[in-house]
Amino acid sequence: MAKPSTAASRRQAKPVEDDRNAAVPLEDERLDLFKFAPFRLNRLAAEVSAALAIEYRERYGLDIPEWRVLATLGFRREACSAQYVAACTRTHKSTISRAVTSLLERRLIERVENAEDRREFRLRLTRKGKTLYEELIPRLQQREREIMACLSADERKTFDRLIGKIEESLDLIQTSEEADAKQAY
Amino acid sequence: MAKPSTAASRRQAKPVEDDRNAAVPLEDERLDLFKFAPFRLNRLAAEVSAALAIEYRERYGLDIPEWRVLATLGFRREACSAQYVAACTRTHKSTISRAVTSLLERRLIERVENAEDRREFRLRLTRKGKTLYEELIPRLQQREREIMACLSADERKTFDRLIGKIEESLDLIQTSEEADAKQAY
DNA sequence: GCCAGATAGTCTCACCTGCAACTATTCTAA
DNA sequence: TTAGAATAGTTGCAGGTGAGACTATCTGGC
Repeated sequence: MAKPSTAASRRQAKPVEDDRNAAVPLEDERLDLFKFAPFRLNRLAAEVSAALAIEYRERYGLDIPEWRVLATLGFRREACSAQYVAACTRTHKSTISRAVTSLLERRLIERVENAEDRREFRLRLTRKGKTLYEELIPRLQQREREIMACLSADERKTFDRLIGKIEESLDLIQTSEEADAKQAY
Repeated sequence: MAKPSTAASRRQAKPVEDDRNAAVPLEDERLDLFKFAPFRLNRLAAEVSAALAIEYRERYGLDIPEWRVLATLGFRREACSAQYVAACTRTHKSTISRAVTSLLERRLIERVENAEDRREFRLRLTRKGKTLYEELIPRLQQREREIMACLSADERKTFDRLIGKIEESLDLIQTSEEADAKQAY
């Protein structure tokens, strides 16, 4: 593996071409991706997702949208609309629609017409879906615990709080209750 | 908007069908997506990405892989291989390959043959690419600051530290130096 | 009651991305 | 030296996903 020069020559190149570009605060208006929060968040989320996907994909043949539908229906024990699921999980309605179709075919969920509004359907887990849900949840929680085990209890709490603050400032917080208010069900 | 019952009836349904399933710690083996770290991380990352994408997509017609290539080349002022960029950014090599092709066409980067290993090419920013990079970076940093402004300086530090710990435990930490060691350049 | 605009859900289209095959080149070990 | 394994980079293919059109239905104002 030829490795003629890396750290050694890192400072060597004075960027001569940039001198005329006086508008730019010259040199070191640079950005280290590894210290850039958006990049780190993306990478971290992807990695964590991949760790969990082993559970629901490998084991149960679910993809992320399908899992999100199940998770939403499993948590709220009442039937709710596809629209509600989409709003809750911040997933595009066409994606949810496809996930719903697939879960219906696998008889993991069922849907009933809503007599009050015949545009929409109420979705809920079937017995089979509930069984799967209740089997899957502890596994995922276990994974989550493993991933977060590197933090102390205090740190986990702090982490949750900080994430919460960022979510809030991004107007990302949409609890079930708020979604209720907006989307009914 | 009819909202007949939500929180009120949430506790109503005793899941009678599940009683036979004695293996499962009955009732409330449920999971609130909104409190589930993997889901929150995913959602947060997506939201933050979307906020930044406005800068590099709308303004400069770059997509994420293209931006990652630019960011990597801009940070390390030396030329490096596509493979190196892929490893650094944890992006699939075919994705990087396409981004490189597109950036070459736009003359934002250029590539030179590596006489020592003619399988690979060294990539670096062109003058035009540098100008774009130096224009873009402050904008993105500004966005990052805006997003993180909801945290105090101390909180930001803590947040970084905690993210770092999780990354580390996921074996996600790959600093430029480590990538150097592994991938040369 | 009726029409315009909103809404739920489906579907098509275009795009993006990962996988895996492929080429060219380099490395390793006999 | 040379065959086989490994590596850099490209490309075809298939699957997933968002945008937006479309249908059916509902709502609100006149």
